[in-house]
Amino acid sequence: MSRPPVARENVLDAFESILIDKGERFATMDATAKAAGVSKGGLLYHFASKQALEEGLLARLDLLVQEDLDAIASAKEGVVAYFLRSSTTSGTPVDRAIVAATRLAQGGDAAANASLRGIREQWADLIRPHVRDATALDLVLLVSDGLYYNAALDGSGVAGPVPQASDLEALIALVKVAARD
Amino acid sequence: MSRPPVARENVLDAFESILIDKGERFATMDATAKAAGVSKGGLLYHFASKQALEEGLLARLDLLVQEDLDAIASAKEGVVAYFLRSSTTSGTPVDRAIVAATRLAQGGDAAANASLRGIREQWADLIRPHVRDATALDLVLLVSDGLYYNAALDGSGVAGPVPQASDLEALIALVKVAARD
DNA sequence: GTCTATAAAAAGATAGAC
DNA sequence: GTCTATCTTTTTATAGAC
Repeated sequence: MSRPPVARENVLDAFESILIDKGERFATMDATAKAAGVSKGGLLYHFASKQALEEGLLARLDLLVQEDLDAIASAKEGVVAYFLRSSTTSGTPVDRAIVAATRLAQGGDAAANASLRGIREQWADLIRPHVRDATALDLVLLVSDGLYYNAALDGSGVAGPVPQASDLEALIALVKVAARD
Repeated sequence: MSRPPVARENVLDAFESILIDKGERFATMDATAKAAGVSKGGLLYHFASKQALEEGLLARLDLLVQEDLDAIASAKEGVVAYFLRSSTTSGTPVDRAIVAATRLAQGGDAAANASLRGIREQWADLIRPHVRDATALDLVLLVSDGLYYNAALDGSGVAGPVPQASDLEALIALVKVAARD
């Protein structure tokens, strides 16, 4: 922990970017090394196998999510609003990590799947006290899932059909009314 | 069209099943041929390349979606309710095809991505007249996206965190109230 | 239409120099 | 820590018999 080598982080960044921009099939060791500006041997010094590389991504995801949970919990505008808004800001490190993990999970990576399931549970625990009942919680989480689903489909390409700016505010307002006591 | 060979359909079924059950990485030509009970050569007679196999899946998806759109449009219980309910029934042919296409899209298949985007637009056009405004439409579509996202994460394995049975009915009721005129 | 055998390419991983 | 070179395995695709 403490201070991970720069090159190691660069490799993770490159791996994550390829996953987001091109998809799981294109996120090979070769392509990752090239994008990170190192040789395959250089990459393998930091991550001894493809699985180690995937685990590295998931470990970093976990760190980012823990920070994000704190930010959600202490949001002045309210937990639900902040949570939904952060589900569409698809440029933050944590959002990128989630989309990358989603792509790994769809490829068949069981660990990525478990990570995403765990994150969703943590979100649920955080939001539950702020909504009326279990149905309202389902609503909030499913809208967030939907936002991430679209982010994952669009990669970092052209903007998808997901609401932005004022439309997003209107959506958040609607969900808040429907979900809150 | 008219009457596609049985073996061809078997191959598509096998390919789809592997995508759903194990993920895109495991859906190789070899694994597909084995699961379909044919040799690799036999498979290649029907689909001359991996891309042709993927296109075959997407072509079938398109057929199933057209049928599904008719069913949604004529649903007695209402378009929104039927649409949401059918977004969780993850066992119908059309739902399986959507989840399989989602996995291809996440792998980096541009055609699968375009198909899913087109389907979402068709859903939007169908539902738009039945909801209050653009925000309500966003809400309905995002909840559906969320349901599919969870279906795609869970594959056909153990039941995920998505509401079922009476919880689902409550959710549908909540969305209807929030979305309708 | 389906098979076996085989080629060709891509991906993951090892060895050892620097 | 990073590199090049090489090996192994996997995956896609071809050729041709039946």
